[in-house]
Amino acid sequence: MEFKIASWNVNSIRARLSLVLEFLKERNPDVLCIQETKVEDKLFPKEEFEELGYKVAFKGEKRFNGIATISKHPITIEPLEFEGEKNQKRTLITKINGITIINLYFPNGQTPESEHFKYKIEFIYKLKDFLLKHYTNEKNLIILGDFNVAKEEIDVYDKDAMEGKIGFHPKEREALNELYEFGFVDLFRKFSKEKAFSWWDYRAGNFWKNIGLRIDYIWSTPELAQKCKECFIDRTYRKKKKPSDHAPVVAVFELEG
DNA sequence: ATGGTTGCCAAGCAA
Repeated sequence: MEFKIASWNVNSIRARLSLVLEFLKERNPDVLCIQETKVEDKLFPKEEFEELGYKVAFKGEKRFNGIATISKHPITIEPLEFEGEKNQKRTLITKINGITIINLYFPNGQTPESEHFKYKIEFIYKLKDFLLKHYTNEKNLIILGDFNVAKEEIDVYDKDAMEGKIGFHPKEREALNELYEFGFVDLFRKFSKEKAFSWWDYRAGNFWKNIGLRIDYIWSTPELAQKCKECFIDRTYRKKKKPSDHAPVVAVFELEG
């Protein structure tokens, strides 16, 4: 069977509801992992997704952060929670079709000098420890979401302009690559060596100038990666009216059964 | 790019 999974930082699920529903109708993914829902659980618009035949799992708070995983297939919410996010709602671990899917919204970090940055670096290293403790790369595991770090030079519009800046600071890249060493495959890079971005600042028309970063990822364990037939960034939804500043990333697998 | 935009929620913070 074909299994299509997408990741999208929507920058408020309520502000983006009609665009997200449009995406679901047009692209028809089996699973969509959403970041930055920016809504507490009692106000999450779950009925709108259920009407399209999706099941919904979400974890949010007022104003900031928040993630949601929606799926056409049954969702099991893993009792295991990641402690490294402290009390912020940034991670949601589910199992769908026998695949563990970890939906992640990494801290932004603000500036390399700030306390937020320390929290970001800690978050990444603690996440690696957490994965090593509870999972192995032999299992069917996907981690995906807004990682808020560009992994390589090719993932930024201008490596000199970005040097030492938030999202491309050596300490974040080191942490991210350390996380990658768990044994993941960056599915977008499995198919493309081209420069491509998943986020463009709202300001100064950066999208139209293609000044962006690739900070949204779908990473899977190797065996699953072999079954991945396609992975791309869907820029269509960054061009629309009232877009998120991120575009969805989509991966398509061919699974047995 | 030493500016610029968006969202939440009604000022200022986070991104």
